[in-house]
Amino acid sequence: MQTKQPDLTRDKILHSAFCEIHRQGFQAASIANILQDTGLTKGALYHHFPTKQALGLAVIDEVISQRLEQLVFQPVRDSEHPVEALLEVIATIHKKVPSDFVMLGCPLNNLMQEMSAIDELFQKQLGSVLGIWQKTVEGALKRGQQQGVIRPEVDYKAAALFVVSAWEGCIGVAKNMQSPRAFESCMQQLHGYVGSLLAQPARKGRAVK
Amino acid sequence: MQTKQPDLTRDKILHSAFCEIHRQGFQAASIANILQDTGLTKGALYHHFPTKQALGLAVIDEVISQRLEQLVFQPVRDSEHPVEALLEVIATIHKKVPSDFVMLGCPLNNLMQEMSAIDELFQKQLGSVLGIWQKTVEGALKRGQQQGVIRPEVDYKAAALFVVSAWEGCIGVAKNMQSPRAFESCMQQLHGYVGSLLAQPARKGRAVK
DNA sequence: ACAGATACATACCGGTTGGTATGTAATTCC
DNA sequence: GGAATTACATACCAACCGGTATGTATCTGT
Repeated sequence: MQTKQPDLTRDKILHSAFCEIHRQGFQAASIANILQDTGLTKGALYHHFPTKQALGLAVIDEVISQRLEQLVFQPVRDSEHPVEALLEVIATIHKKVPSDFVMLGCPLNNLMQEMSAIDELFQKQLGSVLGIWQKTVEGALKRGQQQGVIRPEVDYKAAALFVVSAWEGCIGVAKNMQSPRAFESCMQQLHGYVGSLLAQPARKGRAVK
Repeated sequence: MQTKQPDLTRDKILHSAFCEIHRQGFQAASIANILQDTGLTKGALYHHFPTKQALGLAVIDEVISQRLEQLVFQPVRDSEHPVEALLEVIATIHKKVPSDFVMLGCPLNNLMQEMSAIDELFQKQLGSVLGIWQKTVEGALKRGQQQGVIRPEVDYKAAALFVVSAWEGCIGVAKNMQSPRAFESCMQQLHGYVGSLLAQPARKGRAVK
């Protein structure tokens, strides 16, 4: 058995940094806290990541983007009925996510609001994840249109952008209210919006359960 | 002429703090920067505000809430046709606001994402402003229902919460994309959502221009 | 087995942070 | 007009920040 496992310690740092950043934000995230949490030292951390910024960027595309990928992007992308899959995800997301994701907010949204305006690298990195999200919804709506599920006159690009925006907005407001119920109610309205894009209006509570 | 004008210097501090917080966020906002910007010293600042937190809270309810009040709340509340007024505000907000409000984000939303989870006083203060916003939209939809403009089966409370959430979401995403155009497109979709609550669907581009 | 590289630990540093104690000039009140 | 209060300015502080230089143990390639 080895005493030094570089990949494992790297992951430990990434996960701990993710939690610290999720709780405090990036700028307020303390390297010292991460070290205390992991039991490591500065030597270890700065061996794996040259700067705090690099650590933050790594958290974005190795932790945050992966979670979104498997929680939201994949189910929608891999489905044969993408619009239904999207509605399903919107309707059930509040159950699939730990409640502190409402209390602490969406990690992606938190970082976007904090960093986009003051750090170009963060802005681009976050923007690429957001872009994937947007493209995923866009693809779902487009395919839905081809399948005749979505009304043909819908501007699917604009609608996709709005879906993602409103989604993040719902988490953000629910975070301030510290209310998972508000989040659920809000997402239900978003569900209704997507439903209003359908060619044949959904019956009440159709895809909700 | 007086050389010392306490109210005036207090306002100068508030305004400068507002800008600094808007640009950097609250935690990263530097007291030193505010002093440099105003030309004052620590003695002055800490004479008017006991702590940085108190300054931040004062900025919320003396600067941020006032701006929202006159930009959004009042026009909707004072109108005899509140739903039309709401649609008007949604459709034209991107023109009435300096473009750096898209680049830097909504001051209220920025602070909510940053502070709600880590400071209870901030959360409550921000929540009260958000609550006014919500109640304003709620009142508009309710009155619209009474006037027969909004369909009777609409859950106006849930819809109001969603409108505010999506609104903030639109600014937030546009901020990351650094794109006023995205903001405009996004708000147009929100406009469409509110339009979908109308008893008689609006003609294309009706209230848009 | 030995050399070089990797993976850490320890100790230290300059700069910045919010906050305070003290001093002083201007204003207000009686 | 003098005393008290208000409105500032100056100087200072401990704590914390991210980052680095250096040392050492472990691992790997040959």
